[in-house]
Amino acid sequence: MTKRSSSVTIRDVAREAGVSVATVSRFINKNAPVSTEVAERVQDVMSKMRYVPHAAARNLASRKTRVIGLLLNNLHNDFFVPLLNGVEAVVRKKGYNLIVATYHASSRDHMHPPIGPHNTDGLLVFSDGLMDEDLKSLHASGFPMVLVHRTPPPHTPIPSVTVENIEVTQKLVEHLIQVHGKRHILFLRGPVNQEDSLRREAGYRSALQANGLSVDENLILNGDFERDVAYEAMNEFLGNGKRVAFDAVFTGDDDAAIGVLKSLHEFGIRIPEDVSVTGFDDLGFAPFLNPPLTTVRAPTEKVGQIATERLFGLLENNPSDEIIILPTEIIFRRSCGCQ
Amino acid sequence: MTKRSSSVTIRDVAREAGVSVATVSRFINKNAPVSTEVAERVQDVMSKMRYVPHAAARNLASRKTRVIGLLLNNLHNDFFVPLLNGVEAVVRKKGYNLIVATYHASSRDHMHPPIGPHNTDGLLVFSDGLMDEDLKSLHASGFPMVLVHRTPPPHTPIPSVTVENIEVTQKLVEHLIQVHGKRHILFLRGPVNQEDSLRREAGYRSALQANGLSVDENLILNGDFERDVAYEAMNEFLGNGKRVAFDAVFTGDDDAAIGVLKSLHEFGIRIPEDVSVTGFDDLGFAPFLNPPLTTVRAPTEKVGQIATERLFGLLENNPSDEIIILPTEIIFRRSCGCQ
DNA sequence: TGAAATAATGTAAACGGTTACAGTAAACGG
DNA sequence: CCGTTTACTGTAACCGTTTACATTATTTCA
Repeated sequence: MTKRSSSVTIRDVAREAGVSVATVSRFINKNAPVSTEVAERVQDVMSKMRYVPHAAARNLASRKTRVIGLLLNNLHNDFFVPLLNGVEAVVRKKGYNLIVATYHASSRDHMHPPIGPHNTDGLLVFSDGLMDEDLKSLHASGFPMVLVHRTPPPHTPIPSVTVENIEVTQKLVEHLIQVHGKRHILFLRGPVNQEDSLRREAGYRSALQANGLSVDENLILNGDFERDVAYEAMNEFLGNGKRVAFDAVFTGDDDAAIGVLKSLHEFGIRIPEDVSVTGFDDLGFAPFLNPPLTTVRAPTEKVGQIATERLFGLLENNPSDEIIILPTEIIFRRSCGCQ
Repeated sequence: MTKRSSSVTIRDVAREAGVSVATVSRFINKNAPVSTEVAERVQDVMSKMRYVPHAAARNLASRKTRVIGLLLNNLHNDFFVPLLNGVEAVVRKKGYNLIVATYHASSRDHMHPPIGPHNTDGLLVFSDGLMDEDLKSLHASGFPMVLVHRTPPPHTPIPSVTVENIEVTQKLVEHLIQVHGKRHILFLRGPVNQEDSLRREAGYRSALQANGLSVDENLILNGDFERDVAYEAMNEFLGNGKRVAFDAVFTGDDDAAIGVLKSLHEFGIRIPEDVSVTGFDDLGFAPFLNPPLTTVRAPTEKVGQIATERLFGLLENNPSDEIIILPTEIIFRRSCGCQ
């Protein structure tokens, strides 16, 4: 039933068109002249026989796959829609295919990465699954990679595209302190060791310190940048008898912010009257949450697009090793107390 | 620079381990017995040399890719996050890879589908780019496919997974009519000819008729199931001097609902006091929109999961040709006027 | 105990393309 | 007008695996 149908090969086409396989190949790849007469005949035969070149054979012979890979920790965030969009648009325009795979640090024990030099021409890495050492050796072997929301290891000039985290977070937290008089700001981390999360935490800490507030480690929770995890984390925090007083929550991202809103709602805490809430990313729904979410606008689709373009740059021998940091800006809405 | 590094092949491993390539292959694929002594040696050599089998060569020789494809119209909707999640989880568990590609009806002119028998072992089809005739011939050739949110062509038993649209929409619209006394309900279509959209429209029409209301074609707009398109469509409608009176909007999906909310807000229309709004899908943010969105809960992640499992069923020769329709339910929130 | 099954391994032919090399005919250039 | 390029085509090696077939050694079992 599901046996592969013996499909038509380049040899069938060649025979039918009365030419050699090399000529057919040349016609397909347009990498050598073919007389118009022959071209027509081959084209006809190809359509008639519904010939489609077998990818594996091409890949093997040409040593390229025309596939690029996107490696993520997971897909548990609406954030990935704009990212994927940016990536996919470029990939499609180039006539390539896109493999989306997940791999994270704890996958590392059971298996090696699902994508890499063996099945792609290059990788967009947005994952902590590949450690710095992995990146180094891949890069040393000349494998094209672009890092997304991640900094290359020392002395390893892998191009990288990310967004500005620290300063904008600092400003946002200062806004909470200075404009809204908040003193006990809870920070909801993303995945431990994820760079955005670390940077946002750095911005958070430095804003507190710059304003003479001490950092209460009890006010830093793990939210994993996931709606459900954030919800649980807040629930646990709020349900805990010895909970610390707080008057604001800086959630690491918009998706987690939804979990936070949910939890706060359920505990009868009013936003922003009792507690301010802010996010990060400015996903499409952010202006329409209740209350509208104060957040940081991050050009995520652009990140995907630029990263992918740079990856193709590598494939086409236009190397570049810059670290591109796209600007972000705070969008003030009601959830912090503004308006 | 980006030249492929001459990587280590199965022959290198075989030589180093003092066995034949066949033995190495057998060890890798566990498809024939290998003495424990040899197995160990091969394993050692493989790790030491960091050998990773070359995918294209495997694919060519074995005539399978261990890749499945997901074909979408586009990625412009948060809806795809749960779908992708459901799909990816199963794909990963099976040790396969996932190619995500977009292709829609109007792509059809320039190019043929980016994924198919030539580069995948099977396809999840959620796209109008492959027409019924394409599906028929692919199916006839024995190529494994599962349709997602789409019904197979007549006499073509391709498995299909979707959600219940018509009845639930009918109930939802009747709710607007009977409970909230709405008489002029605007319907925002999805992509023309998209099945969910057609079904929802059918449910909409039959609810109106069943309640003695006539369908005003001026109250049916095209929203494409996209936030921005929906926004523009509503803007145009509202900005139009000869606009028809309306007291409710049934947007085809939650993402478009955001666009509708935005537009209505900007025109100073209050929800639900002036106009009720409802969505479809119950995406994660729906309960936290302002106002909380009355919508239809669709088990989208489950759809992805089941569809993918069925596709693997096909690959493993457990055919099935049912059309699975997962149940949906209305979630009443404030945007329709409830609560 | 001898025939038959099984375990473990090797040899070499695919798989379906690309491309280096070679050759012929026509066009070009001085 | 002849040597040199250029346009076009074919032959066949090669890409790195899998696997059918063959072979030998070892078990199994009536």
